[in-house]
Amino acid sequence: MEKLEILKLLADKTRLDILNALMKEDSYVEKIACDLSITPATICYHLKKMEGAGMVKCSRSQFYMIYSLNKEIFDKPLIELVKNDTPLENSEDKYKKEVISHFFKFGKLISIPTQRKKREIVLAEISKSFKKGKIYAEKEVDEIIHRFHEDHCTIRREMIGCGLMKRENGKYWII
Amino acid sequence: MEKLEILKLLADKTRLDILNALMKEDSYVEKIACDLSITPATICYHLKKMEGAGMVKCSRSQFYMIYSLNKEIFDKPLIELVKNDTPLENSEDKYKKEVISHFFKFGKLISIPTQRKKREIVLAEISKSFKKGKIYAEKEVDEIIHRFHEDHCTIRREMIGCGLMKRENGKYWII
DNA sequence: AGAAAGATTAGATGATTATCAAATCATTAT
DNA sequence: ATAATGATTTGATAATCATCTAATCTTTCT
Repeated sequence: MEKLEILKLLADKTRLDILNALMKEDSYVEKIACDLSITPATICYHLKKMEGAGMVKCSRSQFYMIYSLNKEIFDKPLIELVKNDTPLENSEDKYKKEVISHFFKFGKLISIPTQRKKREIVLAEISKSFKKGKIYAEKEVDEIIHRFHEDHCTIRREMIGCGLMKRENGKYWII
Repeated sequence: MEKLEILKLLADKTRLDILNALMKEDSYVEKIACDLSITPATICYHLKKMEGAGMVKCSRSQFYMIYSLNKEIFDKPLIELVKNDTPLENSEDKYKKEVISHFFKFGKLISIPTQRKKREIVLAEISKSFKKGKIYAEKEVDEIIHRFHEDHCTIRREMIGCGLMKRENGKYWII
Protein backbone atom coordinates (compact mmCIF):
# COMPACT_ATOMS: atom_id res chain seq x y z
CA MET A 1 0.00 0.00 0.00
CA GLU A 2 1.65 3.15 -1.20
CA LYS A 3 0.69 6.03 1.05
CA LEU A 4 1.44 8.81 -1.40
CA GLU A 5 -0.57 7.01 -4.06
CA ILE A 6 -3.61 6.89 -1.80
CA LEU A 7 -3.28 10.54 -0.87
CA LYS A 8 -3.05 11.50 -4.52
CA LEU A 9 -6.17 9.54 -5.32
CA LEU A 10 -8.03 11.26 -2.49
CA ALA A 11 -7.20 14.69 -3.89
CA ASP A 12 -10.00 14.80 -6.42
CA LYS A 13 -13.58 15.94 -6.12
CA THR A 14 -14.99 13.28 -8.41
CA ARG A 15 -13.28 10.47 -6.57
CA LEU A 16 -14.53 11.80 -3.26
CA ASP A 17 -18.03 11.83 -4.71
CA ILE A 18 -17.60 8.23 -5.80
CA LEU A 19 -16.33 7.20 -2.36
CA ASN A 20 -19.26 8.95 -0.72
CA ALA A 21 -21.63 7.08 -2.98
CA LEU A 22 -19.98 3.82 -1.93
CA MET A 23 -20.26 4.83 1.71
CA LYS A 24 -24.03 4.80 1.35
CA GLU A 25 -24.16 1.47 -0.45
CA ASP A 26 -22.21 -0.78 -2.76
CA SER A 27 -22.79 0.29 -6.32
CA TYR A 28 -21.71 -0.10 -9.92
CA VAL A 29 -20.28 1.98 -12.72
CA GLU A 30 -23.43 2.86 -14.60
CA LYS A 31 -25.41 3.82 -11.53
CA ILE A 32 -22.68 5.99 -10.08
CA ALA A 33 -22.15 7.61 -13.46
CA CYS A 34 -25.82 8.40 -13.75
CA ASP A 35 -26.17 9.70 -10.19
CA LEU A 36 -23.15 11.98 -10.56
CA SER A 37 -23.88 12.99 -14.16
CA ILE A 38 -20.44 11.85 -15.34
CA THR A 39 -19.45 9.50 -18.14
CA PRO A 40 -19.19 5.79 -17.25
CA ALA A 41 -15.71 5.82 -18.81
CA THR A 42 -14.56 8.40 -16.30
CA ILE A 43 -16.12 6.59 -13.36
CA CYS A 44 -14.48 3.38 -14.46
CA TYR A 45 -11.14 5.15 -14.79
CA HIS A 46 -11.35 6.36 -11.21
CA LEU A 47 -12.62 3.11 -9.76
CA LYS A 48 -9.84 1.11 -11.39
CA LYS A 49 -7.24 3.47 -10.02
CA MET A 50 -8.67 3.24 -6.54
CA GLU A 51 -8.93 -0.51 -6.81
CA GLY A 52 -5.25 -0.62 -7.71
CA ALA A 53 -4.47 1.25 -4.51
CA GLY A 54 -6.64 -1.09 -2.44
CA MET A 55 -9.18 1.59 -1.59
CA VAL A 56 -12.14 -0.23 -3.12
CA LYS A 57 -12.87 -3.84 -3.95
CA CYS A 58 -15.01 -5.18 -6.76
CA SER A 59 -16.78 -8.35 -7.78
CA ARG A 60 -18.94 -9.25 -10.72
CA SER A 61 -22.66 -9.89 -10.44
CA GLN A 62 -24.57 -10.60 -13.61
CA PHE A 63 -23.86 -7.68 -15.96
CA TYR A 64 -22.51 -5.57 -13.18
CA MET A 65 -19.20 -4.96 -11.48
CA ILE A 66 -20.20 -4.25 -7.92
CA TYR A 67 -17.76 -1.94 -6.18
CA SER A 68 -17.46 -1.57 -2.41
CA LEU A 69 -15.34 0.43 0.01
CA ASN A 70 -12.31 -1.10 1.69
CA LYS A 71 -13.18 0.40 5.05
CA GLU A 72 -9.99 -0.44 6.97
CA ILE A 73 -8.02 2.18 5.08
CA PHE A 74 -10.40 4.96 5.98
CA ASP A 75 -10.48 4.27 9.69
CA LYS A 76 -6.80 5.06 10.15
CA PRO A 77 -5.83 8.46 11.49
CA LEU A 78 -4.50 10.81 8.87
CA ILE A 79 -1.09 11.01 10.48
CA GLU A 80 -0.44 7.40 9.54
CA LEU A 81 -0.74 8.20 5.87
CA VAL A 82 1.45 11.25 6.21
CA LYS A 83 4.24 9.75 8.29
CA ASN A 84 7.22 8.57 6.30
CA ASP A 85 8.12 5.03 7.32
CA THR A 86 11.58 5.13 5.75
CA PRO A 87 13.17 8.35 6.94
CA LEU A 88 16.44 8.77 5.08
CA GLU A 89 19.31 9.36 7.46
CA ASN A 90 21.40 11.23 4.91
CA SER A 91 19.06 14.22 4.94
CA GLU A 92 19.28 13.95 8.72
CA ASP A 93 20.93 17.33 9.16
CA LYS A 94 22.42 18.63 6.01
CA TYR A 95 21.77 22.14 7.23
CA LYS A 96 23.82 21.73 10.40
CA LYS A 97 26.71 20.24 8.43
CA GLU A 98 26.58 23.09 5.98
CA VAL A 99 26.63 25.73 8.70
CA ILE A 100 29.62 24.05 10.35
CA SER A 101 31.58 23.71 7.15
CA HIS A 102 30.85 27.33 6.39
CA PHE A 103 32.05 28.72 9.70
CA PHE A 104 35.00 26.42 10.37
CA LYS A 105 38.05 26.47 8.11
CA PHE A 106 41.04 24.25 8.92
CA GLY A 107 39.61 23.65 12.37
CA LYS A 108 39.33 27.36 13.17
CA LEU A 109 36.13 29.32 13.67
CA ILE A 110 36.45 32.12 11.14
CA SER A 111 33.69 34.26 12.69
CA ILE A 112 30.96 34.10 15.30
CA PRO A 113 27.57 33.87 13.56
CA THR A 114 25.21 36.66 14.43
CA GLN A 115 22.13 34.55 13.78
CA ARG A 116 21.10 32.74 16.91
CA LYS A 117 20.31 29.45 15.15
CA LYS A 118 23.67 29.30 13.48
CA ARG A 119 25.50 30.44 16.59
CA GLU A 120 23.94 27.61 18.55
CA ILE A 121 25.12 25.09 15.99
CA VAL A 122 28.65 26.45 16.06
CA LEU A 123 28.80 26.59 19.86
CA ALA A 124 27.49 23.04 20.10
CA GLU A 125 30.27 21.98 17.75
CA ILE A 126 32.91 23.60 19.98
CA SER A 127 31.37 22.08 23.09
CA LYS A 128 32.20 18.64 21.73
CA SER A 129 35.83 19.29 22.74
CA PHE A 130 34.86 19.20 26.40
CA LYS A 131 34.45 15.95 28.28
CA LYS A 132 31.09 15.30 29.87
CA GLY A 133 31.23 15.12 33.65
CA LYS A 134 34.68 16.72 33.91
CA ILE A 135 35.15 19.92 35.93
CA TYR A 136 37.22 22.65 34.26
CA ALA A 137 38.96 25.74 35.64
CA GLU A 138 38.29 28.94 33.69
CA LYS A 139 41.84 28.90 32.39
CA GLU A 140 41.34 25.42 30.96
CA VAL A 141 38.08 26.39 29.33
CA ASP A 142 39.60 29.40 27.66
CA GLU A 143 42.57 27.37 26.51
CA ILE A 144 40.30 24.88 24.72
CA ILE A 145 38.10 27.54 23.15
CA HIS A 146 41.18 29.44 22.07
CA ARG A 147 42.09 26.61 19.72
CA PHE A 148 39.03 27.62 17.71
CA HIS A 149 38.93 31.38 18.09
CA GLU A 150 40.72 34.38 19.62
CA ASP A 151 37.73 35.70 21.47
CA HIS A 152 37.38 32.96 24.11
CA CYS A 153 35.54 35.32 26.47
CA THR A 154 32.62 35.94 24.16
CA ILE A 155 32.32 32.31 23.22
CA ARG A 156 32.53 31.14 26.84
CA ARG A 157 29.80 33.60 27.77
CA GLU A 158 27.63 32.53 24.83
CA MET A 159 28.01 28.86 25.68
CA ILE A 160 26.73 29.52 29.17
CA GLY A 161 24.05 31.83 27.81
CA CYS A 162 22.51 29.20 25.60
CA GLY A 163 22.75 26.51 28.26
CA LEU A 164 25.52 24.40 26.78
CA MET A 165 27.80 24.97 29.78
CA LYS A 166 27.35 25.64 33.51
CA ARG A 167 29.46 27.69 35.95
CA GLU A 168 29.62 27.68 39.74
CA ASN A 169 32.34 29.12 42.02
CA GLY A 170 34.66 29.66 39.12
CA LYS A 171 34.37 26.02 37.99
CA TYR A 172 32.86 24.98 34.64
CA TRP A 173 31.30 21.85 33.23
CA ILE A 174 29.53 20.89 30.05
CA ILE A 175 25.85 19.91 29.91
CA MET B 1 -11.40 24.23 6.84
CA GLU B 2 -11.91 22.94 3.34
CA LYS B 3 -11.50 19.19 3.28
CA LEU B 4 -10.74 18.84 -0.40
CA GLU B 5 -8.15 21.59 -0.13
CA ILE B 6 -6.33 19.70 2.62
CA LEU B 7 -6.42 16.45 0.70
CA LYS B 8 -5.01 18.17 -2.36
CA LEU B 9 -2.19 19.63 -0.34
CA LEU B 10 -1.37 16.22 1.10
CA ALA B 11 -1.02 14.72 -2.35
CA ASP B 12 2.53 15.84 -2.94
CA LYS B 13 5.83 14.23 -2.06
CA THR B 14 7.60 17.47 -1.22
CA ARG B 15 4.86 18.62 1.10
CA LEU B 16 4.88 15.26 2.87
CA ASP B 17 8.63 15.63 3.33
CA ILE B 18 8.10 19.08 4.80
CA LEU B 19 5.43 17.79 7.17
CA ASN B 20 7.68 14.96 8.27
CA ALA B 21 10.43 17.44 8.99
CA LEU B 22 7.99 19.44 11.13
CA MET B 23 6.94 16.26 12.93
CA LYS B 24 10.49 15.90 14.23
CA GLU B 25 10.81 19.52 15.32
CA ASP B 26 9.63 23.01 14.51
CA SER B 27 11.76 24.44 11.74
CA TYR B 28 12.17 27.26 9.26
CA VAL B 29 12.30 27.79 5.53
CA GLU B 30 16.03 27.86 5.00
CA LYS B 31 16.77 24.82 7.13
CA ILE B 32 14.04 22.71 5.54
CA ALA B 33 15.17 23.81 2.10
CA CYS B 34 18.73 22.83 2.83
CA ASP B 35 17.84 19.50 4.44
CA LEU B 36 15.61 18.52 1.51
CA SER B 37 17.85 20.03 -1.18
CA ILE B 38 15.05 22.18 -2.53
CA THR B 39 14.90 25.91 -3.22
CA PRO B 40 13.72 28.11 -0.33
CA ALA B 41 11.23 29.66 -2.75
CA THR B 42 9.59 26.31 -3.27
CA ILE B 43 9.54 25.46 0.43
CA CYS B 44 7.98 28.83 1.15
CA TYR B 45 5.39 28.28 -1.56
CA HIS B 46 4.33 25.00 0.04
CA LEU B 47 4.38 26.25 3.61
CA LYS B 48 2.24 29.25 2.75
CA LYS B 49 -0.31 27.03 1.05
CA MET B 50 -0.44 24.69 4.01
CA GLU B 51 -0.70 27.59 6.40
CA GLY B 52 -3.68 28.86 4.41
CA ALA B 53 -5.37 25.51 4.92
CA GLY B 54 -4.62 25.53 8.64
CA MET B 55 -2.24 22.59 8.47
CA VAL B 56 0.75 24.46 9.86
CA LYS B 57 1.20 27.56 11.98
CA CYS B 58 4.06 30.04 11.93
CA SER B 59 5.57 32.76 14.06
CA ARG B 60 8.58 34.97 13.62
CA SER B 61 11.72 34.66 15.72
CA GLN B 62 14.63 36.94 14.92
CA PHE B 63 15.37 36.43 11.21
CA TYR B 64 13.38 33.28 11.08
CA MET B 65 9.79 32.27 10.45
CA ILE B 66 9.37 29.24 12.67
CA TYR B 67 6.81 26.81 11.28
CA SER B 68 5.09 24.13 13.34
CA LEU B 69 2.56 21.42 12.73
CA ASN B 70 -1.12 21.93 13.57
CA LYS B 71 -1.48 18.50 15.11
CA GLU B 72 -5.25 18.39 15.61
CA ILE B 73 -5.86 18.01 11.91
CA PHE B 74 -3.64 14.98 11.61
CA ASP B 75 -5.17 13.05 14.48
CA LYS B 76 -8.55 12.77 12.79
CA PRO B 77 -9.42 9.52 11.04
CA LEU B 78 -9.18 9.71 7.28
CA ILE B 79 -12.89 9.05 6.81
CA GLU B 80 -13.67 12.44 8.29
CA LEU B 81 -11.80 14.20 5.53
CA VAL B 82 -13.42 12.05 2.89
CA LYS B 83 -17.02 12.25 4.07
CA ASN B 84 -19.12 14.89 2.37
CA ASP B 85 -20.91 16.99 4.98
CA THR B 86 -23.38 18.51 2.52
CA PRO B 87 -24.76 15.57 0.53
CA LEU B 88 -26.92 17.00 -2.23
CA GLU B 89 -30.34 15.42 -2.22
CA ASN B 90 -30.96 16.01 -5.91
CA SER B 91 -28.33 13.45 -6.90
CA GLU B 92 -30.08 11.21 -4.39
CA ASP B 93 -31.12 8.65 -6.95
CA LYS B 94 -31.03 9.98 -10.45
CA TYR B 95 -30.35 6.49 -11.69
CA LYS B 96 -33.49 5.01 -10.15
CA LYS B 97 -35.60 7.84 -11.55
CA GLU B 98 -34.12 7.33 -14.96
CA VAL B 99 -34.80 3.61 -14.95
CA ILE B 100 -38.39 4.19 -13.88
CA SER B 101 -39.04 6.85 -16.48
CA HIS B 102 -37.52 4.58 -19.10
CA PHE B 103 -39.66 1.53 -18.31
CA PHE B 104 -42.95 3.23 -17.44
CA LYS B 105 -44.89 5.16 -20.08
CA PHE B 106 -48.25 6.70 -19.20
CA GLY B 107 -48.31 4.64 -16.01
CA LYS B 108 -47.83 1.34 -17.84
CA LEU B 109 -44.78 -0.91 -17.63
CA ILE B 110 -43.70 -1.25 -21.26
CA SER B 111 -41.47 -4.27 -20.64
CA ILE B 112 -39.97 -6.30 -17.81
CA PRO B 113 -36.25 -5.48 -17.50
CA THR B 114 -33.99 -8.48 -17.90
CA GLN B 115 -31.26 -6.94 -15.74
CA ARG B 116 -31.79 -7.84 -12.12
CA LYS B 117 -30.91 -4.36 -10.78
CA LYS B 118 -33.36 -2.63 -13.07
CA ARG B 119 -36.02 -5.28 -12.51
CA GLU B 120 -35.77 -4.72 -8.77
CA ILE B 121 -36.25 -0.99 -9.21
CA VAL B 122 -39.31 -1.52 -11.39
CA LEU B 123 -40.83 -4.10 -9.05
CA ALA B 124 -40.25 -1.85 -6.06
CA GLU B 125 -42.08 0.90 -7.93
CA ILE B 126 -45.07 -1.35 -8.54
CA SER B 127 -45.06 -2.53 -4.93
CA LYS B 128 -45.80 1.02 -3.84
CA SER B 129 -49.40 0.42 -4.97
CA PHE B 130 -49.89 -2.08 -2.17
CA LYS B 131 -50.67 -1.02 1.37
CA LYS B 132 -48.26 -2.09 4.07
CA GLY B 133 -49.85 -4.45 6.62
CA LYS B 134 -52.87 -5.26 4.43
CA ILE B 135 -53.55 -8.89 3.45
CA TYR B 136 -54.42 -9.47 -0.22
CA ALA B 137 -56.06 -12.39 -2.01
CA GLU B 138 -54.28 -13.56 -5.16
CA LYS B 139 -57.03 -12.14 -7.28
CA GLU B 140 -56.60 -8.70 -5.74
CA VAL B 141 -52.85 -8.83 -6.22
CA ASP B 142 -53.17 -9.69 -9.87
CA GLU B 143 -55.75 -7.01 -10.36
CA ILE B 144 -53.41 -4.33 -9.04
CA ILE B 145 -50.42 -5.59 -11.01
CA HIS B 146 -52.55 -5.80 -14.10
CA ARG B 147 -52.92 -2.02 -14.11
CA PHE B 148 -49.21 -1.88 -14.95
CA HIS B 149 -48.69 -4.91 -17.16
CA GLU B 150 -50.46 -7.86 -18.82
CA ASP B 151 -48.22 -10.53 -17.37
CA HIS B 152 -49.31 -10.31 -13.74
CA CYS B 153 -48.16 -13.89 -13.07
CA THR B 154 -44.53 -13.26 -13.88
CA ILE B 155 -44.47 -10.01 -11.96
CA ARG B 156 -46.17 -11.52 -8.92
CA ARG B 157 -43.65 -14.36 -8.92
CA GLU B 158 -40.74 -11.95 -9.30
CA MET B 159 -41.94 -9.76 -6.46
CA ILE B 160 -41.95 -12.75 -4.18
CA GLY B 161 -38.63 -13.95 -5.58
CA CYS B 162 -36.81 -10.78 -4.68
CA GLY B 163 -38.45 -10.54 -1.24
CA LEU B 164 -40.73 -7.59 -1.88
CA MET B 165 -43.84 -9.65 -1.15
CA LYS B 166 -44.68 -12.68 1.00
CA ARG B 167 -47.20 -15.48 0.42
CA GLU B 168 -48.78 -17.95 2.84
CA ASN B 169 -51.89 -20.10 2.38
CA GLY B 170 -52.87 -18.23 -0.74
CA LYS B 171 -52.71 -14.88 1.03
CA TYR B 172 -50.24 -12.10 0.09
CA TRP B 173 -48.76 -9.11 1.85
CA ILE B 174 -46.09 -6.56 1.11
CA ILE B 175 -42.83 -6.34 3.04
C1' DA C 1 -24.90 -17.82 -32.97
C1' DG C 2 -26.15 -13.17 -32.70
C1' DA C 3 -27.75 -9.21 -30.15
C1' DA C 4 -27.87 -6.34 -26.12
C1' DA C 5 -25.93 -4.28 -22.03
C1' DG C 6 -22.53 -2.89 -19.13
C1' DA C 7 -17.37 -2.34 -18.31
C1' DT C 8 -13.03 -1.18 -19.87
C1' DT C 9 -9.37 0.76 -22.86
C1' DA C 10 -7.15 4.06 -26.14
C1' DG C 11 -6.28 8.52 -27.86
C1' DA C 12 -6.80 13.47 -27.59
C1' DT C 13 -7.32 17.71 -25.13
C1' DG C 14 -7.37 21.26 -21.69
C1' DA C 15 -6.49 22.65 -16.98
C1' DT C 16 -3.81 22.55 -12.96
C1' DT C 17 0.41 23.03 -10.55
C1' DA C 18 5.28 22.10 -8.75
C1' DT C 19 9.53 24.06 -9.56
C1' DC C 20 13.16 27.38 -10.31
C1' DA C 21 15.57 31.96 -11.03
C1' DA C 22 15.26 36.60 -10.20
C1' DA C 23 13.30 40.38 -7.92
C1' DT C 24 11.37 42.36 -3.83
C1' DC C 25 10.17 42.65 1.17
C1' DA C 26 11.14 42.50 6.22
C1' DT C 27 14.10 42.20 10.00
C1' DT C 28 18.41 42.65 12.32
C1' DA C 29 23.36 43.91 12.82
C1' DT C 30 27.17 47.21 12.26
C1' DA D 1 21.93 54.56 7.42
C1' DT D 2 23.27 50.67 5.14
C1' DA D 3 24.56 46.09 4.66
C1' DA D 4 23.34 41.35 5.46
C1' DT D 5 20.16 37.66 5.89
C1' DG D 6 16.22 35.12 5.51
C1' DA D 7 11.25 35.10 3.59
C1' DT D 8 8.15 35.92 0.01
C1' DT D 9 6.37 37.09 -4.64
C1' DT D 10 6.45 36.97 -9.68
C1' DG D 11 6.84 35.01 -14.16
C1' DA D 12 7.98 31.17 -16.99
C1' DT D 13 8.15 26.30 -17.93
C1' DA D 14 7.28 21.50 -17.98
C1' DA D 15 4.80 17.61 -16.31
C1' DT D 16 0.71 15.47 -14.66
C1' DC D 17 -3.90 14.11 -15.05
C1' DA D 18 -9.21 14.36 -15.33
C1' DT D 19 -12.38 14.12 -18.84
C1' DC D 20 -14.61 13.01 -23.10
C1' DT D 21 -15.60 10.25 -27.47
C1' DA D 22 -15.06 6.17 -29.86
C1' DA D 23 -13.69 1.55 -30.00
C1' DT D 24 -13.24 -2.95 -27.85
C1' DC D 25 -14.15 -6.59 -24.41
C1' DT D 26 -17.12 -9.52 -21.47
C1' DT D 27 -21.25 -11.41 -19.94
C1' DT D 28 -25.97 -12.61 -20.53
C1' DC D 29 -30.29 -13.17 -23.01
C1' DT D 30 -33.01 -15.00 -27.08
